[in-house]
Amino acid sequence: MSRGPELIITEKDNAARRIADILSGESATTERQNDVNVYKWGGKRCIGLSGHVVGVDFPAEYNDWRDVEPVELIDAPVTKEPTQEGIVAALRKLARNASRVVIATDYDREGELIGKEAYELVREVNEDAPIDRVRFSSITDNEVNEAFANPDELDFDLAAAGEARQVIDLTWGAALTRFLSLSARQLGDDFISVGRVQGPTLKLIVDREREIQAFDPEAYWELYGNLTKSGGDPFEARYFYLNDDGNEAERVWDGDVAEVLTEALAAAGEAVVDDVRRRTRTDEPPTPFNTTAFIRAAGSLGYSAQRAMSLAEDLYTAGYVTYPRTDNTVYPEDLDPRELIEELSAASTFGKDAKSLLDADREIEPTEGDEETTDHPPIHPTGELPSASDLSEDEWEVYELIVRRFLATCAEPATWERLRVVALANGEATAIAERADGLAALRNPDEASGPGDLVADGGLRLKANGKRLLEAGYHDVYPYRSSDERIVPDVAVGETLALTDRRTDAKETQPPRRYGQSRLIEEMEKRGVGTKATRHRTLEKLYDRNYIESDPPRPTRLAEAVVEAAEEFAQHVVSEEMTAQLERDMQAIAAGEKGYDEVTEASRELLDRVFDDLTESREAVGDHLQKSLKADKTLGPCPECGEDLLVRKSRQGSYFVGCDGYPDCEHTLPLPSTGKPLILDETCEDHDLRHVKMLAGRKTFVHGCPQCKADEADEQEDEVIGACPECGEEHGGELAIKRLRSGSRLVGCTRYPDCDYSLPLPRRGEIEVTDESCEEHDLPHLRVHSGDEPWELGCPICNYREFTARQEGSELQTVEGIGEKTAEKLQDAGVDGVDDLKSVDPDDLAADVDGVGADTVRDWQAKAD
DNA sequence: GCAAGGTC
Repeated sequence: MSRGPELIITEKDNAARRIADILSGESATTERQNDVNVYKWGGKRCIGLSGHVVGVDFPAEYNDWRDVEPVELIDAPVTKEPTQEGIVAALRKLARNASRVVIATDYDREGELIGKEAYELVREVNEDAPIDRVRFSSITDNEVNEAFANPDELDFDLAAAGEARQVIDLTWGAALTRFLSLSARQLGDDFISVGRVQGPTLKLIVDREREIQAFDPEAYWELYGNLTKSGGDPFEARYFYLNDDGNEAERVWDGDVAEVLTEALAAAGEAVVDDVRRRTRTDEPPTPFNTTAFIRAAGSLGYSAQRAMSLAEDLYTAGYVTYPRTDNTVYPEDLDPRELIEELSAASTFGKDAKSLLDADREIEPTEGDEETTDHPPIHPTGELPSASDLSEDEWEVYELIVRRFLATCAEPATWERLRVVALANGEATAIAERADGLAALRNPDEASGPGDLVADGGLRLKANGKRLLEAGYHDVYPYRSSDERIVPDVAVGETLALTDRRTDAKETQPPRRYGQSRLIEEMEKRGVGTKATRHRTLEKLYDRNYIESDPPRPTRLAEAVVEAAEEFAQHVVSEEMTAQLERDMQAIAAGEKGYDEVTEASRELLDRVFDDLTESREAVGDHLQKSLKADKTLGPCPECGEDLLVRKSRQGSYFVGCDGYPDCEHTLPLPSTGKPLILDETCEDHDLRHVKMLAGRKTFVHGCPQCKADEADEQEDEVIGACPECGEEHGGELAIKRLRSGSRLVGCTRYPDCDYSLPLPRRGEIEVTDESCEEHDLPHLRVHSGDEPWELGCPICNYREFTARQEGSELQTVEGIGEKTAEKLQDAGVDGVDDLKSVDPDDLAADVDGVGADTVRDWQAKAD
């Protein structure tokens, strides 16, 4: 047995560093081995993996999609190959002469599998060193020391459960993906994918769209009025009646009845208070952040799921917050909330709020959610405080959200006082309203009791609900939840209130709303589909595959066709039941009740049966998919030949409109060069072509009908405004305002294409050439009429200069850690762009810019490379 | 080039 060092293996570098710090008492040093950090102290080495460093795949002879029948993948062998060569090589080198190995990967099923992967890599080069497993749920002194003092063994059953998942996901995903792609002849970048997680997620979206399509709106009416206590402010009250079940209802479903009620309400000038109910309600503080709750909260601040996770990841790697991928909603035992709050109270922004929690002389007992897991703590600040210049604005906003969420979980509940007032609109209203009762009864001849009770003895029922915040509690530290009050004054039963501003709103029932990104992630979590680390990526994948577009996501025809095909032939892969079944099987494997072979074999048999039906219908499935693919690209009939006009992508990657009859018909139309086209439902009346919107993040705009845009450009004459600065003197070229067929406008030389001098113009608004002119460039000032107020563009050359200056500012913001304000400061200091930033002396720049240190500049320079 | 799951 070798007497070499002891090797500790963790799931990620970050964990390796912290564990090394804890076990070494901060004395560990760092070495690089194959570009991987190795922490070293005494007789010990610690290395972090990067999640899975080996992956499952089919042998190379299965690589060609056209050569291999998809069905063959079902029983094809599955191999495990290193996917992170550097880490695997470093691990082998360290393992070779290790005297003992300790696996310290995350404490969950996937961590056990990653541990087993490490185990096998170690065993390849070292047959006899003992290999232990330690488990801890948060990287703190206590937990880590305790875990290392009580090492355990690797749980091979649990790891096998994970391996079964890998193989089942691969065979189903690869076989079905290849089948669909081949049947529709979609090879290359635009293949058609399905899988255990994509499938049900896509079906969720498609099903909701089906509900929306099938929705039949129904008309209803609602009546309102304002009530006023003498000398007080008016408050809104709403008409209600009692339906057949005796429950309160506000919507009136019959137009004639609504009309009579409106008349009755109009006839009443006052209302008498009939009932006053007051109660206090406790509003519990929120529970700790797990990944899903965090994504949702960040979503309400305007961040996409993807963006929120990437910001949290940045904050985690910088050491300001804990690990952002967690299901846990219960803080671990050894988190001392008071201590953490004390650390946070040193911060300038939320420090006062943190302190306010300490001032109250009380036990701090954080809230707990329903889910308690062993892998990581809920997301919370670490207590290491960034200064504002360490973070970009987005990072800061998300950091503050995480801090305030933590503070909120340690804060007191809020208390609301609820006040409900019911008043009866009296007088002749009753007489009129009784007519409505009669009317409604006529309409419901089958029901002995009529439609319910539209009018009370004393008149029409009006109700108002007020709420007042008695104790703000956690709202003081967590401003992201509404604490708006609705004031209804104190009134007494029998009191008469003035009734004014009566109105009746005609409304329609609305179809269900599309799921937004965070809602989809919540629904996935509820159904057990995907994991905390993958759900947001699955959505991203659906966008990439052209299954969904826009936000909230809306399914394409292709997505509908894929779901339809799967529903018919492979129901399993679009149902959440596949995951549920797999989860049961994995638990059985982990418990030793079932074997890996048994479970994977049963899954292969099921997939075999799916392919029995599927293979027969290959052509029909392919046809349907191809038709849908085309429908997603179709704008309408070609004005030249009547075939379909399609949105296409040129070899250079830009989009244009071309005829499906090509090469017989060569009709084309340009599209704007910025963004990705989205075809809208709206159709051009003149050309019967659907309108196009260009998706380009914040610069998204509606292009409209591409034929109209081209026609407008053809009709408009160029307006000359001066001499061309490039070729005016030599060749007499002139600058003119031009409208391009793609819809954009520019100031360009009349000698184009011999001279390609050009300046950009805004996309929107009419452009007016004013009498004022620029002395420097001898060009007229331009004015743009868009919206309510015209705005001055000025000299087009000066304008372009300012524009590029701003561009350089925003270019600086592409460097991680530079926000809008920092970019401005840097520009003031003479840094004009990223290239400039890279060449500047860090110390000089730090001296020029407030709040920026030389190290920060070096950090930016490294990131800019 | 396919999946889903880790991590960056």
